[in-house]
Parts: sequence; C-alpha cells; structure tokens
Amino acid sequence: MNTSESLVEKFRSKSYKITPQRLGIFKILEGNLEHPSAENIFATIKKTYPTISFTTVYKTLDILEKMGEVLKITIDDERKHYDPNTSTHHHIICSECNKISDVDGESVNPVLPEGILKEFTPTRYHVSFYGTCRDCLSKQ
Amino acid sequence: MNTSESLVEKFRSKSYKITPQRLGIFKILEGNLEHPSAENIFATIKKTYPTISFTTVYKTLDILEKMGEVLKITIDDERKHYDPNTSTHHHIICSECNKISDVDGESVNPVLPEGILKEFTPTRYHVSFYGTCRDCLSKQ
DNA sequence: CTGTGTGCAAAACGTTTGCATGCCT
DNA sequence: AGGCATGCAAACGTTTTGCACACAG
Repeated sequence: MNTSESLVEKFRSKSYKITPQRLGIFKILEGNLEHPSAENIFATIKKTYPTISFTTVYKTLDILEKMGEVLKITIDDERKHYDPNTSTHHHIICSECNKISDVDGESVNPVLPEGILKEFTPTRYHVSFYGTCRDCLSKQ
Repeated sequence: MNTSESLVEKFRSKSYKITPQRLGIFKILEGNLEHPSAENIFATIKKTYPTISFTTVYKTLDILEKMGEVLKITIDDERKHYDPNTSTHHHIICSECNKISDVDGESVNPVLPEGILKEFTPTRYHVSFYGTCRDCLSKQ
C-alpha cells in the first residue's frame, strides 16, 4: 500500500537519508491514483516546499522505481507517469487529454506463445487501453 | 500488408508526392518486423540516400501514422518505435537491449470492466510484455 | 564531522518547427 | 509554373548531469 511511513522504513533500511523533500514526495504518492508525471509531483510539492527542484523529484522517483516501490508507466507519448500501485493492473489513457485511469488486473490474462518463451524470459506485462474520456467526448 | 507499392498508391490517392526519400522509407518499412525507431530508419536510409534528414523521416512517419499505415509503439522508455504491421498484435521488449518482438494478438483478450466503460470510449489496446531476451540473459 | 542529498545551471535527448530552396506533378 | 517536400538550423519539452553548497546521520 506504500504508506509514506513504509517508504521511510525502506529508505532507512537502505541507509538513504530522509529529507523533507523526500518525505513530501512520499506523501504525494501515498494512495495516489492519479498517475502523476514528474511535473505534476513537482508542481504539487512546490506549494508546500517552494525551493524544491526537478532534480530532486527525478532522483527520488528513480530510487523508488529501482526499489520497486513505484512503477514508471510508458503509455503517454509525451511524458512518463508514476504509479505507487505496484500490483498487476492496467491503464486506459485518453487520447485527447492524456488522463489515465486504472483497469483491474483480473480482467486480463494474457498467455505468451511457446515461441516467445524460447526467446524471452518475461517478467511482467501491462495492458494499455486507448480511448476518449467522457469529459473530452462531451467537449467535442 | 503494406508493400511499398500500396503505400505509393495511397499517397497518390491523397495527392501526396512520391519522392525518392519517401519511397526509400516505404521500402524499409515493407515487411519490417524489427520495430525500427526513427533513428534506425534514418541510419538505414542514409546508406543509400546520404542527404536525407531526420525531418523528412519524422514527417513521413507522421503521415503514415495518420493514414493508419504504421503504428507508433510506446513501449520503450527511450524512444518511439514504428510498426508497419497494423493488425492487432502485441509486443515483448527486452529490458536490457530494448529489442522488441511480436506477440500474436490471439493470445490476449482483455475485457474492460463496466465502470471504465462509463468513463471511457475505448478504441484499441496493446499489451506490453517486459522481460529479458536470450542474448542478454547469456551475457549476464 | 562526513558524505549523501540538494538545487542551480547547463547539457543531453528525442522530436518538432520555421523557413528558404528544391523538385514532383 | 505552382505548391508541396526537403533539409538545415534552431527551438522544444522532458529528463539527466556536473558541481558547489547544505544538512541528515
């Protein structure tokens, strides 16, 4: 569930320092279902911590991703998004406004063909649905 | 199947001009299963047409994408790839070398939950498998 | 006190754009 | 001949990096 407390624990156990900047990012991610971009996170934290830099945001997200505490989502042509929900699930993105919503993992159960299994050792999969969201449909 | 001849036909029918650069790109794409990036295509065509520019490659790919003759694949963090196979199918990418292979469309049949269908009008989906390819595994 | 983390500025990266010239039709 | 296509160079948006200073441990 990635509470900011659990992230603090994990950082401590790896001897990564707990800074107010990092803590602020943890709190933004906690239970976040919005799939924020680095820019989103930066803008949000800047409200309470105006001196923070993009560098810090990116570096913290990098660490979190490498620890497996956050998924980097490659579904939007324009930028990467981050998801603190690391359990298997999928996404649908609006082709107009790039809003991303969650899609339950259970509705999908892909099987890799034999041939591919000889060529690759798969680790995970992700389904990207593309479409138009209600807001954008009504604006058209 | 996107022979270069069929692309020439389609370009003519839309009154797009047939230039040697465009023809070269068509030929590179014809039957191409490698999921080339713009850079790959540029490097390949540069061998036979050394004065070609990135601009021309990108603009031609843009037209092809908008005509639906090529898919822009968003699976690799680092760059976009282009796929002349526009029928429903999926991909597996090596996390080490970013090589992409095809995965048959039939092996996957995702269903969107009710809730999502109220929020989105879906148009298509794509499954991204992640893993490590044989070459990279043996190098480790 | 030590070394990791921060933030600035600049670079890097893939991609896009403005514009003058070239060439397909 | 006309106008779309090309290619250069410059701009773009996102992400990364080098470096001096700051601060968590």
